[in-house]
Amino acid sequence: MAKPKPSKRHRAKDDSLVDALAHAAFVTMAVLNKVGAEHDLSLTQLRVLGILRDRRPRMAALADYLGLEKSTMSGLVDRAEKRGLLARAPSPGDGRAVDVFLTAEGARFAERVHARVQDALSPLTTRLGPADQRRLQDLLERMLDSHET
Amino acid sequence: MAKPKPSKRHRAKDDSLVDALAHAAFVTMAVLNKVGAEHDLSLTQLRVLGILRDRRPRMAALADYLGLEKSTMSGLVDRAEKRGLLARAPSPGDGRAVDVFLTAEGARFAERVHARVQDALSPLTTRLGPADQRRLQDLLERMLDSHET
DNA sequence: TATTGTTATACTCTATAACTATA
DNA sequence: TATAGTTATAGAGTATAACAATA
Repeated sequence: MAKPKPSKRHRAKDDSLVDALAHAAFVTMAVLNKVGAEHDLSLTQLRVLGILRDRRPRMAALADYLGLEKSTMSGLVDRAEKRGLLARAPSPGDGRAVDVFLTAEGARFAERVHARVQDALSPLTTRLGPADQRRLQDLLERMLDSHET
Repeated sequence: MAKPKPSKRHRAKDDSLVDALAHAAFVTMAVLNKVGAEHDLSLTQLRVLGILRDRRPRMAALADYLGLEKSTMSGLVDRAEKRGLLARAPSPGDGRAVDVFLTAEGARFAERVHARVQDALSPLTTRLGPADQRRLQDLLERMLDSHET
């Protein structure tokens, strides 16, 4: 009973907000993917760097945040560590835990990449006028608000 | 000199439109990924099915559309074909080309998955009121407009 | 010669399962 | 016993390079 059925949707290409949202997500991801590739980073590695810009989580917290298994996390951190972008250290409070953080080089690299992401994404957003940009940001933030991820 | 520096951005979590956009993209992708996983589909396979819902492209066109190498496309199509979701057929006009299309089963499956995507994404969008939903859709569409991808 | 697609190869990403060390 | 992390293994996704068939 509850759900008011979508009635007769005529199945155009992008006829709903969720389709527009999915489309926007794919386009955005394509850009992020490209920027990542320019720096030899997968989307996941890009994200790891972004997270580590202002955090120093344990392996488990990082895996949780990314929605990945801890074993997957080990591999990701291994490879990035091998490149000198981040490092591991025993966690102070817990003898089992391992903290992850950017190296000095990794931090510089992460800032460079972040700047490139901004630049690469801006052609998209600047298609809108300043007022619309504010509106869009506001709507997106309200939509994501309290959707902790 | 050139770039008007962002002045004193205090580096909050999401303080710019591009960050909000990237965040929205990651959240959306996480949902799509989850729906895909429920059906044993990667994000890419999910997308392939979505594209094939109303198209019958050649391998090369499909690869182009997804931004992948043709060899990658071969593997993706191989696996989906093995599952009976899609099929290949020689392209009428060109003896070298191969058309790809959904099987009857694949088409049913694709519709089911699409419905699930709508459902899974709607909790996000319905956080906004109806008027805001229309505004957001409009802004996204205008942003993506003429950005063929 | 150029284009379409496949195959071979290699590496990253990912999960599951088994393991070690600490709590 | 339960938790944090690593290692081993296997499969999907991806690109590059070499190839066959057609244009």
